[in-house]
Amino acid sequence: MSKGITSRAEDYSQWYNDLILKGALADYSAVRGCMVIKPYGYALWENMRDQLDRMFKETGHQNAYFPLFVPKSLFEAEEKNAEGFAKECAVVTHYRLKADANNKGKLIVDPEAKLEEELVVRPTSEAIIWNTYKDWIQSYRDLPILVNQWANVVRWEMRTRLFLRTAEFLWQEGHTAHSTKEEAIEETEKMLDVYATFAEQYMALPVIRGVKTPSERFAGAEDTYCIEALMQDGKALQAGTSHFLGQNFAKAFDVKFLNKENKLEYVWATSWGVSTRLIGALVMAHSDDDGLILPPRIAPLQVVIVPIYKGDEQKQQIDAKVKEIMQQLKANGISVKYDDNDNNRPGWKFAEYELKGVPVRIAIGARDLQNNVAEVARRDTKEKQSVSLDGIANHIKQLLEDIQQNLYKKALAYREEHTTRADSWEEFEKLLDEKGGFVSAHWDGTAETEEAIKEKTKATIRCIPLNNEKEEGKCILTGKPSSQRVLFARAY
RNA sequence: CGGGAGGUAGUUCAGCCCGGUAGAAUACCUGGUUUGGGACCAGGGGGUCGCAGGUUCGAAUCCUGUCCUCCCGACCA
Repeated sequence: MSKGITSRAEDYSQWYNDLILKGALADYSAVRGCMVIKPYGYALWENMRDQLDRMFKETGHQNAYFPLFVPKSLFEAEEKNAEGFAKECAVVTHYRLKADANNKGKLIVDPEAKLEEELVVRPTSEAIIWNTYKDWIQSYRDLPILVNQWANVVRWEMRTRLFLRTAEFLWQEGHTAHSTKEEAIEETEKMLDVYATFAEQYMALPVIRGVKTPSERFAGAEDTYCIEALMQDGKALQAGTSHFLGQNFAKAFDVKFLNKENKLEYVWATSWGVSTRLIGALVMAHSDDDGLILPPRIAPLQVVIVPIYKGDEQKQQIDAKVKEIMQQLKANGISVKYDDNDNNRPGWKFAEYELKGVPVRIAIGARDLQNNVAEVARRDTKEKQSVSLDGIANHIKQLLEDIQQNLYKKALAYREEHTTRADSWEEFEKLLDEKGGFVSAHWDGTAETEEAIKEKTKATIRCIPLNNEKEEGKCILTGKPSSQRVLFARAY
């Protein structure tokens, strides 16, 4: 057991906080609900961001940047969207401070510097972007527009948690415009697939692809698609969303195009996003009581080398050998750090890099040099193995791949074990209380029943899985007829 | 936003009830010995006690306000 980390069994929430703070991913800040993302956490985000960015570009998207501020009149144009976010908007009302005449050295908001129109700090950018697209689009030849932006957004949350829900967070938001409904739906589904592929192949996080029920839908969308992941405490977490917006924003912002028949039509829209919340998902999906466990493909550091020596002579011999190993690893595209800091002993370093979730540790001492081997330890299973220095780079390369696959398999096995069918209300409640995870059950399709179930159990419908098997059945609560099962869970 | 707990050295915390020279462990700095799972010895530096008022001869301690954090709840496309 690691020093100072609360175990999952003792207090899951505290374990999560300990990992974020002691793993040096982030810190609390002087600003309510806002966090500082520390270099190690930001390096992780950069790796995730860079890979997603590549995938967006491979699917034909370009990056752009739109303003942080949205004039209130634009923000309120699409009514449902505005209403949905109204309760959590930060609003700029003034543009100047001045010295406080009654309190030397202090500043007050200058009452004479009131803005004619308040500016909403974007909780999302549909409004400002569709106001802009109006100017960009005239004919079908201007379509599609496939734009993404990497940005920060602000949502004034009442209760915050590091990475999972903070007042300000980093994300990407894709906003596309299309000439047909079919093309927009295709785009929505394509981007959901990009998210799912990223989560599964890079984060080693298995996800369910699905559609939200109307009450869980994005404000202003016709349909919201999502990827849902399961955390180790049996709670679900929405890891990404992709929205088919229909013509709602086109109508609100009057964005029309001339089609080939020379007739004016409203444009079809999508938007899609993932955020730094993914880091929270990553932590809760894989890590253990000794610290973080990061998938090799996005870990800021893949390999750490720790020397074990007595005296300068041994140290120099080890240094020389490590230099060779590092060159080989780097030539294979593997990130590696040699920690020969003499202030900390090997045992301290072992614990430290386990806390940080570095996938592979190589320990090398005088004894190893004699035998032409090194001790290779993998973070996910904590197994240690003596490996020949000849061709060690290939071994490590393969090991990193094994770890990546193992993390995915382990998370997938957990999800499958914790996805259960329920056919009676008693069973349904019992599963949610005692086992957790996804519960697959029939639902009569009404918002009233969905709300009643949430009221009674705190579980929500996470999604209706894509390609869901049709099956006649009776609603778990009302007994009314149902044509398919949906996935329920308590969620973050 | 409601209920509860908390904020004192970089960190974890004691001191507060009952006002009177700010403490420990750990981390840090210097020197030395060490190094295969969180080393040891010796010496040393470091805190306007979250912030702002008030009571008092005197406030970390009592009172008021305020900011931030944690837990529970409400809220959360």
